[in-house]
Amino acid sequence: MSAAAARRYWLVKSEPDVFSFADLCASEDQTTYWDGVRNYQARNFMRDGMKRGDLVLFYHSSTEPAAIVGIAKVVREAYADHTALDPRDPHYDPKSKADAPTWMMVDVRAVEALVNPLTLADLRGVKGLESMVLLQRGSRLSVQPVTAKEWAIVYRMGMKTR
DNA sequence: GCCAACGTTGGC
DNA sequence: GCCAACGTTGGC
Repeated sequence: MSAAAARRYWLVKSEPDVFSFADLCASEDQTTYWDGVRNYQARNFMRDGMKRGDLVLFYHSSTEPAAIVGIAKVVREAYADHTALDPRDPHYDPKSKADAPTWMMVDVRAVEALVNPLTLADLRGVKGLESMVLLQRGSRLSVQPVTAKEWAIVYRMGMKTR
């Protein structure tokens, strides 16, 4: 065994009207920078947890139906979110400075779409997903960890052909 | 559109 | 350091 850390798993939320999984697939190299995270807990997961090669569930929020729709992977680890430094950007944060950025982003690349998008209704009640952060009452975290066990269950459900 | 839940701000 | 007020998220 190498000393390399085990791959970790994550879930990110995006409103599809703003940026959808299809938008990611249509991006150059199917890759984009994940800007606009303005929550400390979510930032810490990106900054401290996300490593190259980690896999990410792509979740569409505030849409009907809200669902996990695809899989992406981390291709660049955390670096400064430049949109926080731009006064004209809607995500501008005057507290963030170029020499000491408050907010970070990573780069993610699309891997594949789920054969079956998985709505919250699909996921609720599934054995093994009881503790999934996404399903917790009042959960609003836009970047959240997923356990290997949860990942395996979601992947199996999402890729099962009918 | 409603509203519960949550995170942040700011007065004290 | 407490906590009320406020703004935002996001399911429904």
